[in-house]
Amino acid sequence: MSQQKSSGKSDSTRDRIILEAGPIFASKGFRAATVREICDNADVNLASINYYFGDKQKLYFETVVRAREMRVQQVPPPAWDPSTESRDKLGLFVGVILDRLVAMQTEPWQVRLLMREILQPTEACSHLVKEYFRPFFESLLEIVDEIVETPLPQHLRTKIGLSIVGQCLYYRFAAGVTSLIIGDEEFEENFDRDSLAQHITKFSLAAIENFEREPSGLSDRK
Amino acid sequence: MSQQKSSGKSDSTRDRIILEAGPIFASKGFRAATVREICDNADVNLASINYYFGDKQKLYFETVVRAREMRVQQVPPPAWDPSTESRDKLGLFVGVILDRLVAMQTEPWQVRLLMREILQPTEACSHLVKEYFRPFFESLLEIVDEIVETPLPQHLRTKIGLSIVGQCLYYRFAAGVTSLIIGDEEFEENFDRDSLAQHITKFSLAAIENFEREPSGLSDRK
DNA sequence: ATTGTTATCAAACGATTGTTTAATACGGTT
DNA sequence: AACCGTATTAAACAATCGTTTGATAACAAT
Repeated sequence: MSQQKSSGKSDSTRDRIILEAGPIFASKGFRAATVREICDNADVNLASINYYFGDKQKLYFETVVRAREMRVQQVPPPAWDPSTESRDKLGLFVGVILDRLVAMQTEPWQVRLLMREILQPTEACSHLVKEYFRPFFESLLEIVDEIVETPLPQHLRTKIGLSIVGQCLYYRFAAGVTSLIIGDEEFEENFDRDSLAQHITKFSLAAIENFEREPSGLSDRK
Repeated sequence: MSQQKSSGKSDSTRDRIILEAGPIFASKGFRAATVREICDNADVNLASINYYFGDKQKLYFETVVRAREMRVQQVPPPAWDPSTESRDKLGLFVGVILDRLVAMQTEPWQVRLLMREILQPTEACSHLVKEYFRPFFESLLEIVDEIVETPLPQHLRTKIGLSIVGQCLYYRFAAGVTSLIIGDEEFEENFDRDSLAQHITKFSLAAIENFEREPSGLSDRK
């Protein structure tokens, strides 16, 4: 039951395991990923995972944490100066969502792993929410606050934020079936990162600024 | 290598396997679902799956097909008379999306299984697209056509449709993490089926009707 | 009753899984 | 050199997986 000391040494073996486990967990999921494949790719012995992490599950947790750290570093948060208009802030923010979590053409393993946690949260997800998703979403809502003149009810504020996020994340979740529905050629042609960012921003701004004019009561179903 | 004749007989055993395999595939995925668990729950012998379907994969395919059939039957398509306004049609359609594919509180196994195919399409998905997703999406676009006065460019027409669908499907994909972000109590309180249908419809209508007024060019990133 | 097809069954097979073990190699300290 | 905690290794373990097999049961047709 020996364990290396948790100091910040280089730890090339431990790091190598995480960095090789990431793409495998991301593409096959926790269960389908085998410790043998991970150890083979990392060129470490089969017993190393249990030696360094205790078991496969704890390795997965650390891999998710690392994936978030790497992804945030790969795509920095949006930056603007005080003179930037709120509407432009939204455009920049949508772009960061697309770059960080949707990652149109390239599909880094970090993104695929984070998506797995969104879709089927494990204990690693509550860590993600606290450290990343919640503050990220809150900063989006602050932009929405700037755009609307009158303060919004809490639930409406949240719903608008989720409408924006939902439009973005759809292209991560349903990219496969979307290209099947509308055809590969059109998907490659007109649904690149910049076109989508522009559309989602324009669509959302149009909705927010025209929201009060809309009658709220539509006919009920049934 | 015997196989029962493919006539439309009752086939209680074969049906029982599909109906018990559905929830298990839906909740655990193809790989994690074991034929032993399926056969145990269906009260059939371990060898029955290979006898009736050939192998586990072919059983999965038939389960996906059945899930779609059942789900369409459970939630009929939206119905309106010729006097219905286009805006109301959109509201009805959004409601059907939420009922059929999002299924807010209840999570029928048919929905979870279809979502698995959207997220990670297998060969069963191309069947789904042809038989279900494509015509369903096209009927949404026809409603959008009615709402806007001037004909839209093809790609914009598609993007608007996907903005609507994306807002809906988000609550299926990210329901777990959303309740973690905004809190369980608020999620249960303000994000029920009717509230969401109304918000998404209103948000989308506001966007569509205000779309031309929006300046199309926002500041580029970088 | 006999025959033949279909359906069900218990049992085993071969492969793969995560984990454990016990032995060995390494690297610094005394 | 002797020692010791850390790291790595090959091998085996126990469990579980999908699939196959061969025998038997059920049932209709002749």
